[in-house]
Amino acid sequence: MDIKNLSLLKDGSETFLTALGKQAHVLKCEKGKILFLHEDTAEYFYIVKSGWIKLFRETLDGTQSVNDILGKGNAFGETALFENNVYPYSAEAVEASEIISLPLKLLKEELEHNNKFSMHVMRHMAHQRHQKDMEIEHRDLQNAPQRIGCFLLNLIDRDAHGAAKIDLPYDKTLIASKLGMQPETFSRALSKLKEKTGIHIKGSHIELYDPKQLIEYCCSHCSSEFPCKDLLAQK
Amino acid sequence: MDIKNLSLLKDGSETFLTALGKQAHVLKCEKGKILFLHEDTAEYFYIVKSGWIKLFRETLDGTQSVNDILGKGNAFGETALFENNVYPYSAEAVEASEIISLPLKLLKEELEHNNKFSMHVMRHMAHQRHQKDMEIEHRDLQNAPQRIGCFLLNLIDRDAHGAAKIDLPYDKTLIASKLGMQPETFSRALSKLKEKTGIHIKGSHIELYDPKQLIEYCCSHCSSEFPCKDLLAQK
DNA sequence: ATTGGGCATTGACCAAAGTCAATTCTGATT
DNA sequence: AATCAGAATTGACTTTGGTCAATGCCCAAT
Repeated sequence: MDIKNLSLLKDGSETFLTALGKQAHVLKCEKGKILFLHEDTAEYFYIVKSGWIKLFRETLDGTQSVNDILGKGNAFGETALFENNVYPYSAEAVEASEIISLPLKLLKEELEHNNKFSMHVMRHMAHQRHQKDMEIEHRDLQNAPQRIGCFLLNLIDRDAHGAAKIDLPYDKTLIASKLGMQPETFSRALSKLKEKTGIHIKGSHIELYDPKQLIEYCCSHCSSEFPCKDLLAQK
Repeated sequence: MDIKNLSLLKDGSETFLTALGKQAHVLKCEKGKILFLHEDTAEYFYIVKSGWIKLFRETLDGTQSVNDILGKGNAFGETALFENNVYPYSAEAVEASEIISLPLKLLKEELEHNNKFSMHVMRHMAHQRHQKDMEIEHRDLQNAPQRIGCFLLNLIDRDAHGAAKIDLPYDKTLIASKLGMQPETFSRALSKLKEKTGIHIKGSHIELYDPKQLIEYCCSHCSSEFPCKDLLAQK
């Protein structure tokens, strides 16, 4: 994986990317490895090279709220730059992962001097914000089976129109937490989704012979509709 | 109200602010006035001079999800700049309001040329993103009375430590929608909050003789704790 | 091939919030 | 002061999702 091709770093100057490359370190993380904790002072931002990283926060009694689950090519911890150099969440490898660490300082300097890059980063941030807005909307308007269906739709090729095959990218328990529901609820809701939309489920492998049914069932309770062009446009 | 003092436009250059001033228009809106609709092509962004503006999206059958309710000094519609010049939500005056309209084009040009301003805007965006993250966390971890309590805490002076008096800024139904619950649930949850924390309620006027009880009740189910310094720092 | 641990499922029950309908309250207007 | 419309509350009931406990299943390590 080459740093230059990452969506976040697009429009970075050559000097910047070269400097980044020199200071990059690849961390090999085991499952369960904590990269940093919420409120930790931030010196680095990170990019997922392989594996999956869970971003989360927790209350004093240890209850967790999952912010996001990031896979290959995604960056995290970079917003600490704008938030007093403090991470706004904790980060944990939920399976064996390779993570690239990069100095925030370089990112900051590039942002301060390369306007084109800044514009790109702002586009990126606006897009992420929109995604978060949609997550809240989904919790307002969609029930558990519909949220799962929407999650599945986001895993299929947006241009393909016929049948689709999906392998769940990580544990069902994790998907549940990202969607804001309990594992038991996820399990039951997935069964209900099958009943309602005729999807085929075998373990973590799911086949959609007729995505339209799924789209009808999920997107009727959303302000957008698959393939959610409004969210796609900025990618 | 002077445009220059707005949090979003801080660090804007003199030329920029002057140009903005020249092209500013004040719209007097009646309650119910729609300023723009979700997916409309965007040419202007807006600032609330007085009144309250509801940002929302809706499904085909008309069900709404409220994104935010903005009061004096808040900007909206500006992110269309980064999202293909399309508004990501609809905007409606929920009571008689004065709204300043400003050309997105000027904002774009300033962002492209004034790095200091860009940095400020990114800080602003990161802060808003963090707020949205917290809203999701609250829905994960807090029940209805706790979310209301958290809303109330955000209305009091963060430095004051003793008793506090609050006047709800807008209708309870609207607060309910912003917190993602039904008006009936809001009503019952507020009663329960009174029972649990000893707050005094009279119509839209609320007195907290002992905010600590409220803080204990609400913030124990949150990763942050009043006065939520992590969110405050970037203001 | 066997074992063991974690993930997933299922059942029974509970709690929280939503729905629908009926009042009551409040504040603006006449 | 009387009226009226919209907001708020309350009651009765339903639905959804959470909780707790038991069991089943899959896969990696032996």
